[in-house]
Amino acid sequence: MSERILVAVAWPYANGSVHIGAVAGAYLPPDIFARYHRMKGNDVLMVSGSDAHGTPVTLAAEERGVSPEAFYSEYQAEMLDGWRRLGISYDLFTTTHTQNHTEVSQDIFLRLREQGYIYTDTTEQPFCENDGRFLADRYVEGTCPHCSYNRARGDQCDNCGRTLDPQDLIDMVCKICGTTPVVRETEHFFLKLSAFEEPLLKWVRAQTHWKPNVRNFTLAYLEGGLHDRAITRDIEWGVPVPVEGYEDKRIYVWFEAVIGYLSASKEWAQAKGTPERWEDFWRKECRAYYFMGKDNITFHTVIWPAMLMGYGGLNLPYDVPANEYLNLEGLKFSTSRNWAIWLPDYLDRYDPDPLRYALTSNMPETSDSEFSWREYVRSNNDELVATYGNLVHRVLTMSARNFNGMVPDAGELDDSSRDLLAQARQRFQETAQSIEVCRFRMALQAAMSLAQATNRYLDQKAPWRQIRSDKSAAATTLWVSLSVINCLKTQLYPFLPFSSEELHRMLGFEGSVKDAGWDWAEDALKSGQLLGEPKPLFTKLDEALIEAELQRIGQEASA
RNA sequence: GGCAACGUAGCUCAGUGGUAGAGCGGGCGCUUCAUAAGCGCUAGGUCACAGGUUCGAGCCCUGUCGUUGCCA
Repeated sequence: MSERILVAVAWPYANGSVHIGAVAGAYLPPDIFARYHRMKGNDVLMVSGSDAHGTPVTLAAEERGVSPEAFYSEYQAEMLDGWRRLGISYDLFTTTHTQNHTEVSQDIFLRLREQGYIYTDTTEQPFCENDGRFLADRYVEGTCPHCSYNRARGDQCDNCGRTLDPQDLIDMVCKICGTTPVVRETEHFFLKLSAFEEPLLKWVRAQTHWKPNVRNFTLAYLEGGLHDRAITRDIEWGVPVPVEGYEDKRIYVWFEAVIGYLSASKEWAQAKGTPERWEDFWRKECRAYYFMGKDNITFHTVIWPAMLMGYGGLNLPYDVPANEYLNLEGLKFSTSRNWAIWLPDYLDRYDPDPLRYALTSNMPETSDSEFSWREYVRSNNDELVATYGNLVHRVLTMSARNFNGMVPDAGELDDSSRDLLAQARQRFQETAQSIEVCRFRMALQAAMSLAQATNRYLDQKAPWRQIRSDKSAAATTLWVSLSVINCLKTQLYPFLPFSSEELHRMLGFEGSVKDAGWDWAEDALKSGQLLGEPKPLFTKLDEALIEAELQRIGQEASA
């Protein structure tokens, strides 16, 4: 029976490139999940987009002297290219800067207002008389009252890490012109989060299938009490407030960006020529999974669910499998210090599957984890190449040379052959079960264990000797091995889509693995099937690259 | 400052009360079909530290130190 699965992926800010830490935490897991479910024949919709609004974008655009539109679309294009090259298989990766998203956001805003969940109130904000505009938090700088750092931002001090209000800053100045802003009253809309405290607590307590970290963290947050929050700002870039008299205000990003999941679903349905299809995923029975890094948890377990509850008639998240963080060579990823491996840069020089492998086998599922180039080279050479790639290569070349490039006859299976095939079935199911509960590391491990078992089987059977003494026994050994490799092809497809497609062709199949279904039968590979020319699936990497790559990290990008 | 999570073999990480695990790396050996790949054996840990609960604790509780995240 087919199930409906919404795969909702966190929206990256369109103010810079994506780094591989975010890939490991937020973008690769949903892709593995979606690929598996599609293969299984489930009805999957995987959506995301770039968050084009927000002050980080306008600020970066102004610093470079380009319009916010030009700025975000550059990164939008770069991200799309990155997803394609890494094989992140969105059904739609859009952006918040579309007419559709504006309409959907305004609809939610108005409906929540109608229901009494949005009200107006007056606050004080810094106003620059020179530029004639209100200054968002990041547009003011000053001295931090805690640590005296003289370039603290209005929302946070980069030196001591404390969050601030602009008014806290000593000697506050406008970041655009350098003059001293005044404080002015301004009217804004507030989301009545407090009204959702009890319903949310009740709902989250019932989500016992969530990761303990996610659930406990959310419960602690809710038990601390929910405060109403301002959801509009006096800025020009963003979704306009759809209320007369407030045309020069914009809906604040944290309210508007999460709506992207819904607006992207509608855009996707529209583009497919089936405008009502989004309802399958939002109004009918459907499990919605939201993938992200741990810094985004409350937006998806508190704020977005509150908005959905207030709106009514839309599905709440089923699971929020947030990941922890990936660190790089012992330190946190840092955009400002260029302590990062940028996805486009990686893809310019290396293959996608080895990165997908390295990031999955060490995914920060339960705690922060570590990426190092040494580990990357090691996992590529000692696991991907040696255990899996070499297994495929040795079996295919033996078949090619001794059996005219065809799948040999199965013949009589002995106990150890039947054992291995039974193991394949079991490991195959283990991978499926682990993916379904978002334990991707364990899922990959099950597949690799099967590859190891097959290497052991080959060693024990020694078909290179059987060929001389008993050719039909060698045929059986290779038939069994090929059959298991055919299993691995499917089993590893969610993790290593590119090499699985190659292997599919090398095994003599037409078409694509992804259309072959999540399924394996011992005899799916027929005796006599003509095999493709065997080529190594993965390339061994020179250890010298470790030192070279370490040199690159942290250096100023020199265009 | 408040709250929470984490601290397990050289490295990267599993392990939510019952005789410490995996992969890789190290050492020894076997094999030679394969990208000098494969397979077996082996060494290596007072499970951060100090208390406590329990017949029994890496796992539960308290405190300390360290790291990280969230909040103020």
